[in-house]
Order: sequence, then C-alpha cells, then structure tokens
Amino acid sequence: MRYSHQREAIQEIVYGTNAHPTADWIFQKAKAKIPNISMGTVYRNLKQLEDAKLIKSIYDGNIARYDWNKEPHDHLKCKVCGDFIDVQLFDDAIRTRIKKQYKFEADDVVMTIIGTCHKHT
Amino acid sequence: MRYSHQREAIQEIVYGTNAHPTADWIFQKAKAKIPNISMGTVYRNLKQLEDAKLIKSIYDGNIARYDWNKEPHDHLKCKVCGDFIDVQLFDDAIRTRIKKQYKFEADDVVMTIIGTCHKHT
DNA sequence: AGTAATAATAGGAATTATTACTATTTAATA
DNA sequence: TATTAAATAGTAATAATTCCTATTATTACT
Repeated sequence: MRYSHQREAIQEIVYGTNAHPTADWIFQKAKAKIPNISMGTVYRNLKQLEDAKLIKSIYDGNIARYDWNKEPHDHLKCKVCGDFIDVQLFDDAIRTRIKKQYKFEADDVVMTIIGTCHKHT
Repeated sequence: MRYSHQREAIQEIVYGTNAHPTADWIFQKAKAKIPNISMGTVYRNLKQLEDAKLIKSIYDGNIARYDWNKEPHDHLKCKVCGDFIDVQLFDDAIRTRIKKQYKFEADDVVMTIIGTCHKHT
C-alpha cells in the first residue's frame, strides 16, 4: 500500500473521534483539509485501512460506521440521539466459549444493545 | 390497519420460511401469487407488519432481512453460503443482566456471530 | 345493497449509500 | 530524472429503500 496524503488524512480523522463516524461525516471533515477530495477516495481508503486492520467497520442499521478501536468490544446504540458508545460486555473467556458452543467456525461476534442513553432520562 | 390481500400474502411468505428473507426475495415470491404487486407495497407492508409486532427485521450487513420469530434470539451468519441461522445464546436472566449493567435503558440486544457453518468443513 | 370516506395499491420517480469507471496525477524506485 | 503502477478526482452506475400520485378496494354507514 503506497503512501497517500488522502489516506493519511482519512486515517487521522477516524483515529481522532469516538463517534464511530460514517463515510459521509469523514468526507466532510476531509474536505476541510483537502478541498477537492472525492467520495470514491474516502470509500476506497476506508476499505484499504480496514483490509490492513488499521480500522474496523460496523453496521448501524443499513449504514456503515468506522471505528479505530480494534479490540473486541460491543456497542450501545441510543435510538434518541443516535450515539454509538463502546462497551466491554464480556471478557474474552466468555467470548471464546460462545465461539465454541456451536458447530460453527466463528470469526467475529457483533453485538449491539439498542435503547436510550442516560442523556434522555 | 385495514385488511389487504397483499399484506396477507406477504405475511404468509415471511411466516413460511426460516431463511430470514430479504425484501426482494419476498417480492419475487409475492409476484407468483399477485403478478402486479409492486416493491413499494412489499416495503410498506413489511414496515406495517413490523410496527404491529407481527414480524421482526434484522440487518445483515447493509441489507434488511425479515423474521417471523419474535422471541429474543441471536443469529449465526455463515460468510460462505450466506445462511442466517437462529440460535439461543443466552437465557433471559443473562439478557436481563446485560440490560441493567449500563446506565442505559435497553430495549433490544442484537447479536450476530459471523463465521463458517458446518456445511463447509 | 348502495354510497361515502379513506386506507392501500401499482407504477414510477427520487433518494441514499456505495461501487465502478477512466483519464490524469503522484509516489516509489531504477 | 524517467519509468511504472498505484492512487486520485470527477462522474456515472448500482442497489436498497422511500416517496409520490392517480386509481382501487375495504370498511362503515345508510
């Protein structure tokens, strides 16, 4: 993977927030630094960064979000403000047990708790 | 919600499979019964059926699938054949504990294990 | 049964997220 | 510095879903 100014900027943007940004949010931020960057560049680089295990993608309903946190973890999704919050629900032992429990070669456990966060109570 | 022939057909299709069908799959099946049914009708009715708690929707990556199984349960997703399999990973006690563990009013726990099913080993 | 009110429909246009294409630019390196 | 191929900008295309509107069908009320 050859260096590119655009990819560096995109990576910095993802690494600089806990908000689990969408491709469009990243695109808007990137335009501040590189005014004529294009959406295709954002998507291509997000995919490359993910392939290189430098970021992870998660689906929030039907849209992709990106996360610098590569550790196994889960998310709380607030249906009021849309916030996506990192949580560690299980230790690795339980996670491993889940993977072994079924006749299934498990790679990844994706878990999201949907509800209302403390800001709206 | 007023009766409609189309909605009845759509509900029967969802209730008649364990395959967690997509809107398009349901549309194809519905056309066999009602040749001029339209995609908008399928989506509108799936939403109504979900609002009426008669079906549930789940996201498989970025596409919606529909499920007649309204009980709390999780899914194994096979990345080879795309199969989506129902599993009961936790008992209700654990599910309840998860909901209480965070300062978060939790409505639903969405969990999917991604990997390879027994057919490909 | 006949009619009025309005929910639901078909068909198609619009939207949103994402991917694909292509001529041009740019980073790596010989 | 010249060469080469990866990366880019800009734009077109695709896929899933939602929206719009004139027409149709169900229900409620005579």
